[in-house]
Amino acid sequence: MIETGAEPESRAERKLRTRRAILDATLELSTDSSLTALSLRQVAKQVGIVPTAFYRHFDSIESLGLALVEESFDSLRDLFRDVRRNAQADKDIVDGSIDALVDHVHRRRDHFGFIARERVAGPRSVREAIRHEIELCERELATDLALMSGTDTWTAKDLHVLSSLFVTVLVATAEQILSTTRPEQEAQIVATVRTQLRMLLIGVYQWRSEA
Amino acid sequence: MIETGAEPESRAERKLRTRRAILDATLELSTDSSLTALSLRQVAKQVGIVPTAFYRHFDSIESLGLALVEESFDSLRDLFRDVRRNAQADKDIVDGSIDALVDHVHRRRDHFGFIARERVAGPRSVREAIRHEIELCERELATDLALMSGTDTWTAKDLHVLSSLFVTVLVATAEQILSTTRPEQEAQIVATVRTQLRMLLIGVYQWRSEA
DNA sequence: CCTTTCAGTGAACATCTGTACACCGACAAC
DNA sequence: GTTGTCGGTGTACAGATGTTCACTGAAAGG
Repeated sequence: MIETGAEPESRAERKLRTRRAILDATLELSTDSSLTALSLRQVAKQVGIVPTAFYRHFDSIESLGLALVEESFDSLRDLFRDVRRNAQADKDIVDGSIDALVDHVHRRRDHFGFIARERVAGPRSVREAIRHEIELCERELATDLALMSGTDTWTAKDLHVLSSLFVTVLVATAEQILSTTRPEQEAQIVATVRTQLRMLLIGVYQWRSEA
Repeated sequence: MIETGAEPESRAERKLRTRRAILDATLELSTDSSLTALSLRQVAKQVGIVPTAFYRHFDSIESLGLALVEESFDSLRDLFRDVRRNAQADKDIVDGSIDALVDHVHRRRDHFGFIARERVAGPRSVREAIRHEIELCERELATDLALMSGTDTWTAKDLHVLSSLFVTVLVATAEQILSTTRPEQEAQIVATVRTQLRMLLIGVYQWRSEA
């Protein structure tokens, strides 16, 4: 027998592993369509467990979805962290942000795709959870923007408005990248959003908040 | 017997009527979830026909979806027409466009919601059809933008880039309006996008295309 | 060692799914 | 007035669905 490094594995570890398998299977099975079109039995079959075993981990597809929302937004927060890091380095803020975006979307295609889909087509509670998380992201970005040069005279409201616009463009760009597999088309998308952000930044540098 | 104005109605008219009923039922049933989670039998029940009768009009939910894409984009083109009309009138271009957007989203909540959902979560062919239609909208808007003052020196590419950004913001705004029913929250959304477009327009007026 | 815990099993259920088929009856065409 | 067309009906079937229940067997805890 070849030692495959199969650890003894405690019961808790096993449970965690099938939980992971369920999450992964769900992400894979919902790459087209949506959570609402996904059956508990499909997931179970993909994982290799019997349907009823599903209930040991989640009590419905919906609560499974909520778990995936949390997980997916961890990925998105990673992206934010990298954008911030690029901004603090010498990198151009537009190029640095886009690089980080493209990189993270490639790395966690499943998570970003999940958010894009369930944001509009998922179960109500999932949609609301995503909406809430995005709201948090916008707030977080707004506080970052406040530290940018040129925004010292801005009102808090305007900062949030701008932040929300950035997030909108970010989400839309992620969706577009996800919808293609051809590299030259992706390059096109990236070039487009690059120009868009530059156009926008010109406006931002000239903006003066009204009292 | 009360004369209810029931016309004799030819066979073709009858057929068209149930076809309409199927389309309407589908829009209503898919307001949450998505086409992919919708069964032929649900639609048939909602319409009040037997499941097999469905096949007299469409040969699958998917082809039904394609019909709804066409119909929904008629609504969207109506919106574009109104935006153009407002722009030609004395109205402020930002306020005029937003007014038209809000108005049309309210009037055809079903169509805009359908596009928003199926764009990312529908069957592949439906997603592609929507992507294609949006592409056409962007091109159409780009030619309009070319007539705007200040864009005479712009390259065709930059015009399309800007057009695409406008459409992105438009779609995102429509999605937000759709996701709320509270009027004060909608007012908030409208105020936000208003500011966003004004920020963007400042950039646009200063933009000079590179050779 | 003995007992408890508990992730996973397997059979059973009522219900829903898409689709095939033969059929009907009112309108249309001749 | 006869015939054909064609929306819509009703039955039927094989398969998928969520959920129930009693179960097993190995790890955990005493």
